Amino acid sequence: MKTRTRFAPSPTGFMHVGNFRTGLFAWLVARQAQGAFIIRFEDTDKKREVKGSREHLLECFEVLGIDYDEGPGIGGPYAPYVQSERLEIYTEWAQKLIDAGRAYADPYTPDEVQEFREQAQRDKKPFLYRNHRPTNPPKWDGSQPLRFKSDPKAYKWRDEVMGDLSTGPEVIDDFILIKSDGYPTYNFAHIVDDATMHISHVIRGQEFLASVPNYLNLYEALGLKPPIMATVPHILGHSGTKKLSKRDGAKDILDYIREGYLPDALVSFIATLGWNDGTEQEVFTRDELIEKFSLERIQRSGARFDEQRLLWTNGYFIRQLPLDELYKMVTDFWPKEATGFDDAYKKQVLSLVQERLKYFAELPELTKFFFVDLPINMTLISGHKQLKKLSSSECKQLLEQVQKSLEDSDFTVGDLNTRLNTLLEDTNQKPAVLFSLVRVATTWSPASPSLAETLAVLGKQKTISRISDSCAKL
RNA sequence: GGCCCCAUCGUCUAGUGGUUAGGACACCAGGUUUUCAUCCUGGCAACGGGAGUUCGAUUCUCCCUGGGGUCACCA
Repeated sequence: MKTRTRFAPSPTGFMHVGNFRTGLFAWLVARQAQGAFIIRFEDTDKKREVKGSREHLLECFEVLGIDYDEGPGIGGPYAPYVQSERLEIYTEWAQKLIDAGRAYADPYTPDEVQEFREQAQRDKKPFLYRNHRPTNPPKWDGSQPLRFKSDPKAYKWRDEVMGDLSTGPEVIDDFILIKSDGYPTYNFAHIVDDATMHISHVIRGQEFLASVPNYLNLYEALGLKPPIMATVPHILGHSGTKKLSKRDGAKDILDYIREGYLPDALVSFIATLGWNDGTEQEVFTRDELIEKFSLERIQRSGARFDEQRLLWTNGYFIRQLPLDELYKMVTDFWPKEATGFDDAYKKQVLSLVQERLKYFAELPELTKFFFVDLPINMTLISGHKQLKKLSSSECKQLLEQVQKSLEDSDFTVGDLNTRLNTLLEDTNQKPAVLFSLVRVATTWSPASPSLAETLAVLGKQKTISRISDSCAKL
């Protein structure tokens, strides 16, 4: 059977890390087997639908480089790929169940069902609708919910991630197939869709694990062979042990892109959150993931989302990037003061900060002083463990000496280094004192790249004028 | 409460019936003649508890504890 996997989100909000990971895994399985990856919108709950969500979900895949072969917008052999456009299909399959005596109209009002449920809760027992299964249900006219007439039994099945699983008949119930508004439930629609779309592997979050026996029961009633199933554990919030939710700081995955995280870094990080290839490799390219991924090696327990590790991964990918490529990617992240500076200069600046850049949104604070004179900030001296020992006249004196020497420099890195080292001897100062002073006087920033390189990029004119300005204001 | 799943450093994890229980992030210390960062070296740090099987259990079994999921006309 051809490998066909799907990601089937409901358009009810933004895509967070956990969702994306499930989709990524499904994509990897498909690409590894040179099969097909399908996207399907599960929009059978009209009340929960969020406007713009569909576009957002598709954009996430595009931005993160996850391509799909069939789905909304591009169609495919089993179109449509939107559940609300497939209502006739569900009706058809529901009719099969009715004809076979395996579906019936639910005669109770929602309040009556709710009372059954509350009674079960009071009795500290799980709620089973089938304990109230009507003996003589009315003919289904579409105004009542249509329920599955289940056949409770024990099940044993294999889950690619969780291994061998089993449950008793007590978990099987008469769930709703078609709601009274005419839309199918997820429980029914996804089974019909996966079957008619010839999905080979159903990969989804663990919130569905408890429902699998019911699905198996329905597959049987429908005469369908169940697909391979893989249950992926949830990603947990960093602070606690709860499922990653918006409150725990689960962000829209696009937020990471907006902050300047690389798609490749995000993909590597998220894939290795609960998966590894058994070696000590920590970071993977897309191709490596496609080659090495396997469902069996997904961790069975939930993993916490570690922002620190994501940061490190992203910095790692940034450092691997050729300068020109990195330069193209950071176009929108320069400080506004950089406007008007030419590409050559900005590239030089970028090459100096590349190794300390963790995500692009940091670029302004790291590079601002290359483009504009920052205001003098005396706490950089008074708070410096070496510089605070110097009086302001001592500072001035040292800076004047530095300025004098640099006025004769050609401002190549080599010459600047020679001169700075000579100045160490002439002034009889420790590097920690002299270099820190020059650094502060020329950048007025708490951190900057290596001194000679910074001055070389800054250029003679700016360096000299900043030193003399600083001198004057000290 | 019933049912199901899970359990190795703070975090992500490797691992085997006998290992000095390995790696990575984070953290700490040192080095790369200045800061930050990179890079290198070193350090801190884990098998939840109790029985059982066994010559020997982190590993196999059971119980407990802890965590998670589920018991919707949501997915």
